[in-house]
Amino acid sequence: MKKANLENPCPEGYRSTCPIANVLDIVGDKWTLLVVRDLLLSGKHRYGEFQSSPEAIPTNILADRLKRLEAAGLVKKEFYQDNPPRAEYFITRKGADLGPVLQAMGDWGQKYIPGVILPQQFRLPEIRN
Amino acid sequence: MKKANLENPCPEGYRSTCPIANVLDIVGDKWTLLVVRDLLLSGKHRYGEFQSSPEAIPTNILADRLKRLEAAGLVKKEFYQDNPPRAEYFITRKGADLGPVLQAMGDWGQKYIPGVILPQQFRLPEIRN
DNA sequence: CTTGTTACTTGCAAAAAGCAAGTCACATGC
DNA sequence: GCATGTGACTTGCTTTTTGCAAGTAACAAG
Repeated sequence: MKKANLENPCPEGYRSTCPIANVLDIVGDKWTLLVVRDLLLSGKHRYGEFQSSPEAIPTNILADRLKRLEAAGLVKKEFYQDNPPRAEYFITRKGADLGPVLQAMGDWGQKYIPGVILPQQFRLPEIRN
Repeated sequence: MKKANLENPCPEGYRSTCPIANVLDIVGDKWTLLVVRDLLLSGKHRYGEFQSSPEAIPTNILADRLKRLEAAGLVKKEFYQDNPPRAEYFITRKGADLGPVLQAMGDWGQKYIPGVILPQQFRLPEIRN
């Protein structure tokens, strides 16, 4: 089979000009959106809080995802002490705007996956840019 | 750090009772939702059509994702000839209901990722159950 | 001064992704 | 008839990403 996109003109490094593909390059894995969920819906801000979510994200993956989310501008890292360095993570406006994606996933899950229950309470996210 | 969920009671094999986590277990990767997009938005039905999308999905990944989507009930496989076996793939109602997730991703991508453009035309999907 | 806590990093094995090439059953052209 | 092409995959192999366990650094508490 020949190459599908001989010369498909998209910005450097992009898989395509499709917005969905590009969003998936940022949040297309099993963990990233769970961190966003914790930031956005559960009001979590610290490393240990993310780890305490029921999915028990591995610690190296969490560190990696926070780094990527920060690099992508979805999360703002703020140090609250210097020594040892301790930080809190806040969702940005850009990150908070993924809310409808989480909402749509939540709705679908509730409709089609038996046994799931929505997180106890939604909080309004604290946004920092 | 100790285990976060000592005895978190969720259906066997589930990471948690969160609908978002469970949705991510089905579509949480860089390719699955692109196949859904092609089925839902572009009216594609055959193997070669999926391959011809600009992201150029590797052939073994495509075969795997179609298998998983079928197993999850998001896609229906229908043979249109026996020898050699040739099939077409159709989105089910369950799969089509992921539309809002794609929509939300598309909106976010359009807003925050410079240079992306929406696929030329949306078609109404042909749903088979 | 021993133990605990928080926020990580490192090492390594296992799983998944990505690429090229191969296969099978025809259809088409000469 | 026979070489070439096409559609839908599968196989093999290398690279990358996951996932788990363990280690580390800087304190704080008992």
